[in-house]
Amino acid sequence: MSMDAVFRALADPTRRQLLDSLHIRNGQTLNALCAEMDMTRQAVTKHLAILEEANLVTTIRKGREKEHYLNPVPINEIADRWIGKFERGRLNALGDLKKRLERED
Amino acid sequence: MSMDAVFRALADPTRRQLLDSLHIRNGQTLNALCAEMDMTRQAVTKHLAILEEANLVTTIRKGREKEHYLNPVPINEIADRWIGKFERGRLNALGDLKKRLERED
DNA sequence: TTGACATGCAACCAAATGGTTGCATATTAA
DNA sequence: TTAATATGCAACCATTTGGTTGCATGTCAA
Repeated sequence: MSMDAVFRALADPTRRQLLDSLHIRNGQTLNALCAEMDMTRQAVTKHLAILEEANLVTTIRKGREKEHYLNPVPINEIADRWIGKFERGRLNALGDLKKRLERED
Repeated sequence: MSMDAVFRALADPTRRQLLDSLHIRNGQTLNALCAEMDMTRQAVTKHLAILEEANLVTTIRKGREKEHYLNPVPINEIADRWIGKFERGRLNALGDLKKRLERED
């Protein structure tokens, strides 16, 4: 669950597409995911392995099929712990919201 | 300014370290940045070129020196347009804030 | 039971990546 | 002017990456 693994996993467009696909329909089997990708099943398998390594995807074996589930936690962690540092407008806007709430309370 | 270039630029720990360094002290020269990195100047130059390509770093030539400035905009765009899709708790919390504000107004 | 189907494993390959060294160019300062 | 300093360019190299093909294994259904 190293942050580096997450960044490297997200670097490839095919893997981001796989995450998108799981975001739309969670729990897809390997075959279902392959149907959308323009490459061999083995290539997709490798990409999914990298996503699993980064803990972005979890799998459950159901009989002869393997279901894939999206885990958004590492993405959230990156957003909070790393990207947050570089944000300006967005964080300021949230800070303004909080200040207004504090006055409200 | 393609999103893919930004993701690939962020995939390398050395490049994230360079962004960190510029976040701490903006406008550093190439030599200053190299001093912190455990590799040759030419290697750092290549990393900075990739960051420039992704529009994460902007440079200004000052005489024989080259100053490097962090541009957080692409990181914000990734946070807004891509990571936001996968966020759960964080976005919900922000949504709650907004709803409370709407009641307030 | 046997054939079809879903997945796993491994070898192989081309291209990209991250680094090096060597030398060239441009600017500042003595 | 000349020497030191800051950066640029290019060739080269090892390793990683993203993909392939071929075959093996496991499970469901007829």
